[in-house]
Amino acid sequence: MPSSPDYQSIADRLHSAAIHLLRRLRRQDAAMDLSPARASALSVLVFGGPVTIGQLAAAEQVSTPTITRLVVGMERDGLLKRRGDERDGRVVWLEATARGAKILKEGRRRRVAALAAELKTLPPEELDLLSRAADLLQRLTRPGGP
Amino acid sequence: MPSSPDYQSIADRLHSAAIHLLRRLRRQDAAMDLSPARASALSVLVFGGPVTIGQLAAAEQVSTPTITRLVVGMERDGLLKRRGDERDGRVVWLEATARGAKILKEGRRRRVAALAAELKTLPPEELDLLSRAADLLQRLTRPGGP
DNA sequence: GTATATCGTTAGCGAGGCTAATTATATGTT
DNA sequence: AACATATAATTAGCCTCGCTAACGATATAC
Repeated sequence: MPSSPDYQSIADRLHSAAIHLLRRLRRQDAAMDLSPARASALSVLVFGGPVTIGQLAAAEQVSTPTITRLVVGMERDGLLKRRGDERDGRVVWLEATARGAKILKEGRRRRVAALAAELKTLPPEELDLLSRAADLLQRLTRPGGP
Repeated sequence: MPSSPDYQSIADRLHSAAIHLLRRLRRQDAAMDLSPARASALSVLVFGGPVTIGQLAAAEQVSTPTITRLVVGMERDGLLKRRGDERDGRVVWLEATARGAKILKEGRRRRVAALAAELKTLPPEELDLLSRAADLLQRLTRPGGP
């Protein structure tokens, strides 16, 4: 263990590992009936509760016109529904439909299953290492922090 | 430590952590003069040496027409150069230019620096944990395996 | 030498990114 | 109350990047 930890090197390897991990899991999405943009937006709705157009745009780091169009298509396809705010007539609330939530979770399940299968090749102590690293990263990247 | 490790749960948290990590780092890319598609393709060239059109398409998990068009634009902008194969007239080899490599590395540097800054809030033992997890994930997701 | 296979390109379509301008509603000022 | 300003979402129009289908051009097999 280095006396002065090499943040740069760790960051670089974490970054690279995350990229390769997701690239590998993305192959599972071919079987899924959701485009990447829709899947990502839907996950915000399913796991983050109802949000407004603006909040979804911020979460997805895209512009509001992009979200508006995405939402129009997704509503047409029964993946989410819109609801006006009672106090503020400008605001539109978005919520996943049961069908949308189901489709999203099915896609996630496929990805997670693929990763879980690879994890089975690892010895218990390495699994434990990954488990703790995952929790640590969650804390690190969640707003609010530890 | 559980007697029977919960692969599913670990996979789920790893998957989620990777998504949130990359989503967070992506904010750094606004300052970069490279689209995501170009950045990803360029990284294959810079870190993976010269490849053919078909190999790049496979690496990026997109069709060859998509790569052809990407390459046309990137060559026009001086990010890479094409070279024919000496034996096989059908094959086109791709190589990053010095300028392309520089721009890519600058973008990566920005991302990695942002992550490194966040790592500085962690105690040494957690850094060590992440370091080992990153290496482990690399082994897991690299073709050929451990 | 002709057929078949492979590699890349061309053509044309749709989804999803953007900015600028517009509409509708809230809010703040006089 | 009336007017100006701010804010939320939409519309319009453009560009990149994903795809499939069809087409050279070159290699390879018979």
